[in-house]
Amino acid sequence: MAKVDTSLVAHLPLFAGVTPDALDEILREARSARYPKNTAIFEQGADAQSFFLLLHGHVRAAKTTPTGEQIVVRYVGPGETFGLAMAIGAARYPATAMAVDDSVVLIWPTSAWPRLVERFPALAANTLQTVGARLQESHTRILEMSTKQVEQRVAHALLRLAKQSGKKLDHGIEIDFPISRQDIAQMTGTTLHTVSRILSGWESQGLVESGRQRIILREPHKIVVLAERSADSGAA
Amino acid sequence: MAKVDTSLVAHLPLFAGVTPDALDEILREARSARYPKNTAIFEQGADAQSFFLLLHGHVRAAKTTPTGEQIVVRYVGPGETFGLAMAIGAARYPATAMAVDDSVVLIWPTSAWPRLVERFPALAANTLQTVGARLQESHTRILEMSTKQVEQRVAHALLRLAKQSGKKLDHGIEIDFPISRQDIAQMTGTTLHTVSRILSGWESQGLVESGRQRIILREPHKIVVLAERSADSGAA
DNA sequence: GGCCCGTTTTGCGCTAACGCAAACTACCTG
DNA sequence: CAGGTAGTTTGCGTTAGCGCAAAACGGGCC
Repeated sequence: MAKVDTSLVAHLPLFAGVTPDALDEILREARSARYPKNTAIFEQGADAQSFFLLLHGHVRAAKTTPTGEQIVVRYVGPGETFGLAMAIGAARYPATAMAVDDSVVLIWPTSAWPRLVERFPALAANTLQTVGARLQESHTRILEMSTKQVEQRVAHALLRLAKQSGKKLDHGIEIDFPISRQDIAQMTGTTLHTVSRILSGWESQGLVESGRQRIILREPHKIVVLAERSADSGAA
Repeated sequence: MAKVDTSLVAHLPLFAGVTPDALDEILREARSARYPKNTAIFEQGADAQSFFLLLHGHVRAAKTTPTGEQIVVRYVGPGETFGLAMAIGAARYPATAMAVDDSVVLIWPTSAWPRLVERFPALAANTLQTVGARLQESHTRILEMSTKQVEQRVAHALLRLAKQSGKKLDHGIEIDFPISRQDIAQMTGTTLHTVSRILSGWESQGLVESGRQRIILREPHKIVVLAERSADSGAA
């Protein structure tokens, strides 16, 4: 069904230690789909009928409170899995996934997971590594939220985005998918107003260049310095 | 070596789907140890030479910043695993584990993990579920820190502790291990001063009764109400 | 090309919570 | 039983960042 060249995905961590034949078999169970920019892939609370591997594009995973506030759990980049509710034994998706760019994904039915894991135990081990790494990041984020000021958290968030999805420019790094002030606020536990103020400040110091859903780090090194320092003033 | 009765641990999620014989074999690789109250089991940054299953007692996992600030990652209760650095592919422990009560643990050498997983794939699947659940909790915590006020976060934290380690009393629930204001502050991203003020307030309203490293929820239901509400005054 | 809508910017007042400091208390130790 | 230590309480001044409001901007669409 899915005409995905195995060579495109064979190198992914998810398939480490999986033979080409096995990979073929795994891919035969998947179908692929395209989600245009700003379309939902699944909604928080919906039946977890599928799990996903992102091939192209970028996906935002966000969690919503009963009262409507949102946080961005993470941005998913090409080669990463998402919607792994079944791996944690949940019947429903704990977050909403939305394509922030035109995106292409591989989709497996959740029901295929137990069988796949039984035939290819490496899948479980690899997924465990991935989920473990995410848990780590999550703890780091909590640590930051507990101990750092907003400006430093924003600096960290941008550096992380630049690292995982940065496009190298002649002078600087551009985050290569559309991201708003609001999104950054939801990643750092603050408001879009505060993020806007911070970025404006940085822009006037030449650290960044930014516009509508677009951010370029012009002085990544100086932003690293900002991210590290504990708490002194920053007036020029 | 370890004379642990398999029946004591057979029912744990970690060993779901593992036959008694297999369990025997797994336990043969472990040794047990006792850690008195307030002793470190491992330190953040140390070589991850072992992983652990808590049999009795309570263990606090905490993460420290370069500048010395700490957060409590979680409290480990009997039957739970901890120190699973190898599962996430880390060579060093990402946090410090400390016995908050006299505790008894099973200890496996990290080096045994790959072999165990190969022989008993259910271990990987079960661990994946556990780690996934922790990731979930972690995201919930981030959501709370981003959207709720300190008083509500403290309420949630206490309710969670009461649920997982609460001792039912005639009238109320006691958290059955020593926990300080500072610990609660480190779970909720605030300061011990603020926690102290909040608990004092609650105490004068009869919601809790507390003392030195000791907390009893006298009106759990009212605390649930506090935890839920979004933001209005609470003066009597 | 002009209109409309979502995003961003900025000003201003407010307050929840921090940070410091000091007093108090309970428990443990010798 | 006295002294010391670790944990807790409380007061008070300060402030980082929120929340509201309004204006400016930019891009896409008809």
